Amino acid sequence: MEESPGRTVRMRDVARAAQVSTMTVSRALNTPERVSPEVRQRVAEAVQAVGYVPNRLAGSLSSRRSNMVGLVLPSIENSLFAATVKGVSDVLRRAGHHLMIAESGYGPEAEEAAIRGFLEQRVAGLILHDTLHTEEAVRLIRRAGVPVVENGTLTPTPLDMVVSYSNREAARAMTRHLARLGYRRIALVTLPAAANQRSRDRQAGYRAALAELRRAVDPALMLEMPPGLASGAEALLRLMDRPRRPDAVFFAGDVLAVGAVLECQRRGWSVPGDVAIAAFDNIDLLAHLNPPVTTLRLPRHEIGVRSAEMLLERLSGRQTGPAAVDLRFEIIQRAST
Amino acid sequence: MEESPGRTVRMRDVARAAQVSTMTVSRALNTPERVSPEVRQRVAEAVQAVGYVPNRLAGSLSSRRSNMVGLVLPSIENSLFAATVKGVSDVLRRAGHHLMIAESGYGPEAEEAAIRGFLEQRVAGLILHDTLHTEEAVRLIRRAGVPVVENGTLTPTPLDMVVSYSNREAARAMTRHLARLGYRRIALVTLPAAANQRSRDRQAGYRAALAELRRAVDPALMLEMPPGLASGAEALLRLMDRPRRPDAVFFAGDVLAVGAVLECQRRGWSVPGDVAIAAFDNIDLLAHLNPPVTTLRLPRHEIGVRSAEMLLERLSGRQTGPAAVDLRFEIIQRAST
DNA sequence: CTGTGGTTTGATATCGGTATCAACCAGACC
DNA sequence: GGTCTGGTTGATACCGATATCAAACCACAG
Repeated sequence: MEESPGRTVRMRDVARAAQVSTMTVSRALNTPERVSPEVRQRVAEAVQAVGYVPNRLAGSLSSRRSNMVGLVLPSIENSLFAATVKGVSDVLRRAGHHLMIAESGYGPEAEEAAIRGFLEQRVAGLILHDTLHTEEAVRLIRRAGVPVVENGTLTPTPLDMVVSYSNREAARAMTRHLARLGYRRIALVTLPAAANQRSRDRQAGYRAALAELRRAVDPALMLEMPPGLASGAEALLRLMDRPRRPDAVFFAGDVLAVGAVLECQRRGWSVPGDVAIAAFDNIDLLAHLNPPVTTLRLPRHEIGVRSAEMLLERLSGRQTGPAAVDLRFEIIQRAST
Repeated sequence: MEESPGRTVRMRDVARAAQVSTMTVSRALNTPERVSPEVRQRVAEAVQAVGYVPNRLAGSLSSRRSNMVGLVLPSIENSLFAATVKGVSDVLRRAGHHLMIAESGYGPEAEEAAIRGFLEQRVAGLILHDTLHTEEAVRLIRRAGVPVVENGTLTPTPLDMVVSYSNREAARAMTRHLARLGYRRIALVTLPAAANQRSRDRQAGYRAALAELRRAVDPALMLEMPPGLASGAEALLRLMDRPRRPDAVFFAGDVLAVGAVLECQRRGWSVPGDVAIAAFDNIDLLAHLNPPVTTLRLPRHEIGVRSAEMLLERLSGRQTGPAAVDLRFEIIQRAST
């Protein structure tokens, strides 16, 4: 008797059933402590009886508040971001907020379109993985006045808030770690740096480490490759083909290191005997490969959690200023180095 | 001069600047062909000048149409779903729609909560990966009257539309494939089947294949394991520890097969010499492992694409009836079997 | 010059809630 | 009793767009 589709149940229907005004229904649902227990009970029953599902569109329009957060990722398919999404999602759900996801495809114009779309939906806040934005995107965000968290790297010029680890420091630490282990010729493979601040930061960290060690940077040992397993294998082969081979390769991107280790298996090369291999991300696979691969433990999940928390805090009006959160990373030494 | 935050720009501001009514602005933006070219131009300029960003909340409320689609996945972290999400996302974006994502955590109650949340936001349609729903969830959907696509498996009793491959047929095909290759004792490892229709369908397919081959099902060769690399390794060890070892193991879930192959590498077991290994999903890693692993090519991306397309078609009012789309899978024979 | 039909535009009500402020009530206090 | 207080409740005006219907306008046929 309550299932026929077609008629949407409005708050006024609940109000009628509970013999109160819509305003009281609204209060009973949103601020129950401001309604007498008896009425609260009547409203709850009426909600059940008529099968009321609140219309957040109307609510948000009227209150000028929204419970949606927009997240823009470079790529939805890249599983590295999954942990961050999960962190964001968990925190938001607990707070009764909802998550919208869009993809920037590694391009600022696509990011701008995504941001515009979110602002049209009047999201309460934005989480952006990229730190490079079009001028128009920045203008849109500024004008909308929504809080924003950037995630990709610890940019010195954040729009608003940043939550990340330092790509530069992480790359620097791993490079120094490899040097400490005795490797003399350490190669670095990154994703194309042109449109990718993260890759640039990692390269900078690598250079800084070598400089501190008073070693020259050999351009022949720095390579940029597209993402992917095959790509990692190819990078390794190219480097090993050089007149003066590296004795260690630091794959600072994606699953490149996995591809390289698998290629070593195929060639029968010993890791780390013939060449040591280090990775940048703690995907579980790295721990199970043969040999297990030295890598960095990055706070992917925590980035999501903290980003969402900071947004929520800002929305609740408690915190005001911009903020930068520098999360810790950690080196996991395994048999591959 | 147009950047000060605080004042939100409304359609009436555009109207004033363009010297027309809000209704004409609305038309110029949504149905430009119904506005004279000259006015259309004036409105476009006014939009630029005042920096107008439409409020979709108001628009959707008024028109009773929405451009948001809700997607509920068992797990956001599981990278298997990424391809589907990508497919959905691409199609929606092109159509000017937006994607909201929530997680059911493999539980119908969590799914119900997610669905309720989406309906409160008045999504235009839903895409659900699970096919098991609470009664209340079904009621909510029915009453809301939104189109729904289910994805997980080809359920015989869909809520509305289904887009999937047949888990049963896929498992059956792979089992027969292994038999054809000459394997006599074929083991099956799945995820826990209790709350997972997909696992049950795969088990059913395996049983059906054996029945057709007039072989008995040996319960000692059927195992249920939680997801994960370590889990796959352990499953393999358990099976190989049995008095009568399997000569082939079909890992019908997640990354179990990867864990198993890596364990074989560690033990120095030859694949497929000591034991053949087959997987269920075409993650690229499987092609690069040593040996490369026989598996199924599943239409993950296409499921997303078709799901979104069917929703959009329904929303545009063209199609009316329920529908089931059975997408093709394919066996990829590699060196591991 | 009038009538007809098609196109372009605007006035107004409405979508389903919330903000705001006023009304009401019981008890405390003078 | 009168006044004040705090706690509940409701009337009403929005929030920012779109649906609907009517008016204005235009060209052209009769």
